[in-house]
Amino acid sequence: MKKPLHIEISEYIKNQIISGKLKYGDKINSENELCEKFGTSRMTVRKGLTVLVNENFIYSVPGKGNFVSEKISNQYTLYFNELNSLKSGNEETKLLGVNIINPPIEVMFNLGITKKRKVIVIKRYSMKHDISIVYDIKYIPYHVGMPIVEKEIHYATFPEILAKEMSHFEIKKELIISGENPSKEVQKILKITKEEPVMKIEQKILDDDNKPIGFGITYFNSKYFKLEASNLKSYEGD
Amino acid sequence: MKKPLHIEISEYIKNQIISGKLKYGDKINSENELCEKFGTSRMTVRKGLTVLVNENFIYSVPGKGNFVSEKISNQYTLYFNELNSLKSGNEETKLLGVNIINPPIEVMFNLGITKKRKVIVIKRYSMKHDISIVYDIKYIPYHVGMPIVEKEIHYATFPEILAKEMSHFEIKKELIISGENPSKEVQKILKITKEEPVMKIEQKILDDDNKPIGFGITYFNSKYFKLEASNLKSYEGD
DNA sequence: TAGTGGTCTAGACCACTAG
DNA sequence: TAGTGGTCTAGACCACTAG
Repeated sequence: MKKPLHIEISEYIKNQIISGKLKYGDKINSENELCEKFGTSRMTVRKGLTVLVNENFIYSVPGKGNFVSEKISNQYTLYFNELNSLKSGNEETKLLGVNIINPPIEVMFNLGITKKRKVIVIKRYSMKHDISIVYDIKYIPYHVGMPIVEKEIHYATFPEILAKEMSHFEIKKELIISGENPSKEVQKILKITKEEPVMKIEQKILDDDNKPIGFGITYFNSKYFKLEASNLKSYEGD
Repeated sequence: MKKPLHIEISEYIKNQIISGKLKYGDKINSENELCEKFGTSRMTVRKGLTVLVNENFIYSVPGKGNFVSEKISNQYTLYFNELNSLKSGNEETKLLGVNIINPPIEVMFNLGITKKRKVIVIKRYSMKHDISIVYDIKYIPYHVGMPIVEKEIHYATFPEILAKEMSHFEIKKELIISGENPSKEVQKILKITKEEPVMKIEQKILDDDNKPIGFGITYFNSKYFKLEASNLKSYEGD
C-alpha cells in the first residue's frame, strides 16, 4: 500500500506541528515551496493542505500563506440517545402511554405554540436489572392525520420519529443538561426519593427555519447513569 | 460576489438531498455526468463533492459512485470551559489554594498513579453577583521543577495549564457528567444544603499514549448552571 | 468491456498582500 | 512588483465494479 502523495504532504506538515517545530501562528511552507520539495504539482499539495484545514490544524490567508491554528479548544463530542444510553444492552424499554393533551406551560414555551394547539405526549421508561433508570417524555405538536406508528414510538429515538415527517437532513438538535431534584412523577417512575438527584436532559428538535418541531425531557437516575463526552470526533457515532 | 463553480455544484447536490429528491442510499449523478451538466472539469466537480463528503452528506464507493449518507445521528457538540461557563462575563474567579498532597483514591485511580506519587491540587471557585456557582478542583501529577505560574493557575483552563508541558496538539480530553448531592466541602463552597443537587463534571486529560496527565472535577450549582450542546458544529468555539 | 471514483500533472488567470 | 493562496482546465493512468 503506497501512500498517496497528498497524504504524505499532510502528514509531513502535521508532524512539524505535533513535534513542536511549528507553533501557533507560524507560517508553514508556501504551496510552491511544497511543490518543489515533493516534486509535485500545486493541486496535489493543495489536496494535502485541505485535509489539514478541515481538521483545523491550519488555516489559510489568501495573499499571505497558510498558518498553524490554535488547537486548544473547549469543544467536545457527546453522544446522546435517550433510549439506548445504557449501552450494555440489558435494558428494556417500556411505553407508558401516548396521549393528546393541552400543552403544559414549559412545553408551550419550548415548542413556541399557544395553549390552543394540542400536543402528542409519549412517555417511556427504561429499566435495567429491574431498576428504572430512564424516564423519557416527548412532546410533538399534533396535527390531524399524523401517522403515529406504535412500533416506532416504542423503539425509535426522537429524531427518528420526527424524520418521517420531513427530510431528515438539516435537523437541528439542541440539548440542555442539568441536575435537579425529582418531581413527584419522576420519583414514582424512577422509584427514588426527593433527595436523590436526577440528571435532566431537555432535547429540542428544530426544522430548517428554527421552528421547534419536537421537545423532549429525559430524566436519568444519577446513581446509575453518567453522560460522557470527548474531543475525539468520529463520524457515524451510533 | 460570484459563487465559485464547485460551491454551486455542492449546493446543487445538497438541495437534491434536502428537498427529498435524493434519499439515503441513492446514487447521485456520476462525476462525469456532473462535468457535462455544469460544463466543467472533473477536478472542479470533485472539489464540490469533497465538501459534501466532509459534511457527511455523501460517501463514495470507488468503482460504483457517490451515495447519499444516513444523516440521523446521536452526535452533539458541547462546549465546556470550567472557568468561563457563565458566559455573561460578570463572574469572578477566585483561587482557593494550591497544594502538593498525597492523592486521594479517586485521583490515584483517574491519574493511574500510586499513592507514592505526589500531586498538585488547584482549587478555584467562581462567583456571579455574590453567588458561588462553580467549584473547580484540578489534580496534576507532581514532578520536581514543575513551572507553576500563579497567573496561569488563576485564569487558565485545564488544557491551557497543561499545554505548557507538551505539544498542545493531540491532547485527548474526556468528560463525565453526572448529578449528585454535594459533599460537605462542596456544600460549604457553593453555600448550599445537602439536598440541593450539583452537576459534577469530571475532566480527564490524556497524552498521546493515553496516559492521564491531568484530572479535574468541576461542581456546578444546578440552580444556576445548565450545560448546552447542539448538533451544529462550529470551528473555534471559544 | 464500459463506467466509476482516486490520484496526479502542468499549466492558466485571478485577487490579494506587502515591501 | 514578486509572492501568495483560490479557482479552474483538459488531459492522463490507475484499480475497481458489474454486466
